[in-house]
Amino acid sequence: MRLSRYFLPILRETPKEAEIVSHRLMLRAGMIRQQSAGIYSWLPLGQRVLASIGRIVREEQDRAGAIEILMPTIQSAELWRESGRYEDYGLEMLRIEDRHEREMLYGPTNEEMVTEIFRSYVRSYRELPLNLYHIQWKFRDEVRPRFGVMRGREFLMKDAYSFDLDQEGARASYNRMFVAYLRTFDRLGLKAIPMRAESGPIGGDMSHEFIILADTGESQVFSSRRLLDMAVPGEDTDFSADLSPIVDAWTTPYAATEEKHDPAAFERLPESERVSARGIEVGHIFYFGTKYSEPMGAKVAGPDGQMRTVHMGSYGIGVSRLVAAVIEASHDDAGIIWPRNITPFHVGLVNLKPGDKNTDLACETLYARLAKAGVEVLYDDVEARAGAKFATMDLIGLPHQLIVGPKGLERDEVEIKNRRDGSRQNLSPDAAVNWLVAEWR
RNA sequence: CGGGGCGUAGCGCAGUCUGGUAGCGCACCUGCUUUGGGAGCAGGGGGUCGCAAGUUCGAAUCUUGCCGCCCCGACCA
Repeated sequence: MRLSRYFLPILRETPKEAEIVSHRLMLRAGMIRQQSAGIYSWLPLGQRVLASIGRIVREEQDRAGAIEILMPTIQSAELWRESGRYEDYGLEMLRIEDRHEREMLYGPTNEEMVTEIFRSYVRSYRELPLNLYHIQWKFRDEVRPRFGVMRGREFLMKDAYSFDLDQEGARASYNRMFVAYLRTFDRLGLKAIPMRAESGPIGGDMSHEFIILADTGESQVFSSRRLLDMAVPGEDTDFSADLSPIVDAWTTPYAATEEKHDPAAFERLPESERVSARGIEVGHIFYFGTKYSEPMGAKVAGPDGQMRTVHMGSYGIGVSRLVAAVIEASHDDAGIIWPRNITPFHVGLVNLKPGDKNTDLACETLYARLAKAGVEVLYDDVEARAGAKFATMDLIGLPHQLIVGPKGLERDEVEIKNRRDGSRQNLSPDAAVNWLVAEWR
């Protein structure tokens, strides 16, 4: 992509409403535009990151056996009356009336709707386990939206819903999502720690929040250091096998948010193993048994021919929130530092002197060769001063900058700068292409 | 929803107290010079001063009402 043809509205100054670093950087890097309190447009750079995160979430959901669907944003109030939540949900639910004065709502979540789908079609335990998910915009009319997309009113969320014959089956479904989450956050370049969470009316131990550590996190968390160094289950994980050993390993070391914190237990950890930090919740999984299937009549025939109410769980990942969470966890004074799997472009190609024949030719050649090799390049071909170009590249945080100017070219050299550690290497243009292609293949 | 604050050009702000017909920096456009870490000079474009009513010869400025946005708290993916 040529910068001269792209839409990247960089702000040099920080809009005053932005309080936390991710919000500031997202506005400055031209990723989002606020349209109303807690409601944002996603501009090209932001949209690319959002799409990348969605892709990784999808791949890991699919790998774990969940099946993608797409449910609407607007729902009928009737469904929610069945579960009793239409009255319970309160002012956070955005209620709408259509032209026929039918009561509608902008969905804050989809348990009722997915249960309606399930009960309409599934009759037998033989069709279980079933896990349906979608990635869709949700709306919760927060009293006070803040921190940009970290806590907006409209947000993109992956929510999965599992259906099993009994609690034992539900536990296996829960474990599959647990492992999928470990893998998802790892691929996003994040250290996510599963922490025991409030489990609602059902009780038990099947509710975890996945928390990433970031200085600007919203809540205080306490954890064993061991969880930070634990190996994440690999791509070859067999999701049809019993995953409880993995889940057990990840839930044994101490980890709790402030609400569930047990200071005494935490103190028993060796001093060097205690981590007390700020955290951001990026995922939440829980089992809720028959809370919706019972009132809504989601039943299947068991092996004995008797009808049984299915056991359900739901599993959320805040996709749009993750964009901000990643930035909170990965930035410096100059700007964003994208993890390689979700970066909007792989390489920023900087032409230091557009209009100079040699420099233009060298850049065009590099751009074409990298594109041909499948490396995604944002080519800064606009006329601006070197300093401004460097500042922009650092701000938008692409992992590698390929810097090309007349001085270097005289020595047949271009420069590759690593955004994360600031290291630089001077290479011939050929060697630079080879190096970047090897890096991004 | 309680408490606090802010709406003046795309962004950051001054002007409001004490009414006189709108300004600064950045960004944008033109030209010249400059050119490896946010250049300089000169010229230029852009604003129903959040909206509405009122007071006044005259309102960004005073009065009233409304709307929007932000921060702290309670609440939450």
